[in-house]
Amino acid sequence: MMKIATWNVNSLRVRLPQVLDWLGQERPDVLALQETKVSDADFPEKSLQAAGYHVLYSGQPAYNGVALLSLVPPTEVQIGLPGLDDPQRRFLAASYAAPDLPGGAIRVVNLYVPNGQEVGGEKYVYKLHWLSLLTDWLREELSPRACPGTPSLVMLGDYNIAPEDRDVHDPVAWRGSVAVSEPERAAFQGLLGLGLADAFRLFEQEPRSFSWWDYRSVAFRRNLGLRIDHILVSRPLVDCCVACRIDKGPRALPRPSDHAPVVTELSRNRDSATAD
DNA sequence: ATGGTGGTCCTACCA
Repeated sequence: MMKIATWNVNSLRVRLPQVLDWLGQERPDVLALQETKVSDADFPEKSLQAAGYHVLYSGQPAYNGVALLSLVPPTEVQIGLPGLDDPQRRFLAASYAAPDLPGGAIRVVNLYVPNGQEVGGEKYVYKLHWLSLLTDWLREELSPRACPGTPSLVMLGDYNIAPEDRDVHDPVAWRGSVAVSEPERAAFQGLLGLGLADAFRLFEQEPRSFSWWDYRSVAFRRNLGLRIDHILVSRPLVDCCVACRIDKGPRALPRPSDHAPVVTELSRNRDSATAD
């Protein structure tokens, strides 16, 4: 069984004790972090390595930043969306040995999709452009080249898109807003159209399941949130996906991130997952 | 009620 998770931590330095606690409790094989908000020189490499994890990171001061933590060493590291010369650190991909999964390896793509700020604004245009380049890149990545068959790929992170109205606490109030607008949702559907599945929706879930709650207006206590953090899996992994859940625990801690971790479990044979 | 909170870095900007 392989456990893979994503968590927008909104500053890794502030959240490091929570991340270390959570790694100890959950022991994910791979954890993708977003909004690390730390330059590479200041990345807290040693304490994460002491917890047993290999680390990859692409950061910058104050904004953005992505990292991958893993129990086994990474290979084929890709920093930044290929073809986009961008100072904003939002994309990090690596491959990991996964003897239990089709192909014997898994490609993990960690995304911090631009927020977009306001529909129609400059940052919104950048968001849609970024998603368009991501889609072009993914199309190539999923097409079988030298290796036969579709690769085992997980693309996860903070997409800053709530794909459907059921992913929004108040769809009427949010209609047309950033994270919910039709062009953003169309871009998300475009990614699914290339052969990915939203792991969370492979399973029955509680209504009003969200992964982000605004810090303001005691939104978490009132469960006024959005589901914008996603784990998408390629076709060969759909049959391996045995669970996907949002862990609201860390969001309830003092001084939390505004996002909760999302976790999936993958196993070659669904039926053997519980016996594993 | 057109606000509110939080992180970064120290003044606004971003989410």
